[in-house]
Amino acid sequence: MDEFACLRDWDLEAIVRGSSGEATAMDDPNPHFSYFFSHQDELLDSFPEFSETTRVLDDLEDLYKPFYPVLHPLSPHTIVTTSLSIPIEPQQVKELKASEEKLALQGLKVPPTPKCKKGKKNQNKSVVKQVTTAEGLDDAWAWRKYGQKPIKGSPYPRSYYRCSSSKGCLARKQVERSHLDPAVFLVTYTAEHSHPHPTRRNSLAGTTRKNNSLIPPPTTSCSSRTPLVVQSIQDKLVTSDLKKEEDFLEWLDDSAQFGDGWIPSSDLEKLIGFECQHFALDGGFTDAYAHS
DNA sequence: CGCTTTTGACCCGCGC
DNA sequence: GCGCGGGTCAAAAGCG
Repeated sequence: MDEFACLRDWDLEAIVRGSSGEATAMDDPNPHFSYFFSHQDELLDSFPEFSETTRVLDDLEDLYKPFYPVLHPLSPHTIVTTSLSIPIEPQQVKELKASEEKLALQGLKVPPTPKCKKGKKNQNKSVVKQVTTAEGLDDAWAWRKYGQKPIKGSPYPRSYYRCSSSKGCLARKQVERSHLDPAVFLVTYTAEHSHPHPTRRNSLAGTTRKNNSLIPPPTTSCSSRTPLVVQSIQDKLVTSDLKKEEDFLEWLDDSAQFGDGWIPSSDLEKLIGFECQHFALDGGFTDAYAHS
């Protein structure tokens, strides 16, 4: 089984449905969240399987920067892009190709460019929203999943949702995880709702499905679960109001996902961004338990 | 029972 | 014209 196989079948729907919708990240960005992103390089050093891919993609990232979205003013963790037609200079095309070849040499697939999206059936205006938290996937509308497809060039499948708030509503939503940055979810909205925006309370009333977890369930057969750990803790830091080690430890105790302690304490400490006095003593997160 | 997800099949646009 | 790949349909099964 390859590196990404364990992530391939994770239940995206669980995150879409499972987010609580309290939107704490919007109101009061967690300082640990900032730490996480400002120290990503160090963290990636701790997780080689992450850093290898990410570093190689850095060059390509620079080249794609002119086409990157702008931060959405409503949320520090939400990025909104619209479909724009930006002319590419010949030199940029050369550089892109060079980077793509570089990636190919290292056995990495090249991310599809926006032009790869076929304007087939839905020619309607679409809005692409990038979210870095599970909260961002929750938008008060009631969505019903009607399909899921593996996407070429991406280890993650794309899920298709339609609005179930009202019959005849044409609104559609596609959710996929960015393969460049697994912490980022790409949500594409197509068409507009033909009915008033439901209240958050109402929209959540009909979402009591089998999997309400914020975090996709770990796949025990997976060769490396570290990326899921990173994602899970990142999600927690983003969505919680944990301010100190005690709070974080309490959360860890309550989290069955980390019960088997397969993350080295040193890595976890780097990840959460504050000094930890007790991880080594706790026993659950010592290096002895580190996943090999 | 009503609503949901899952998933294989089908449809259709695009590139070669 | 053909094959590929993305988007949708619809039957089956699960859940509360």
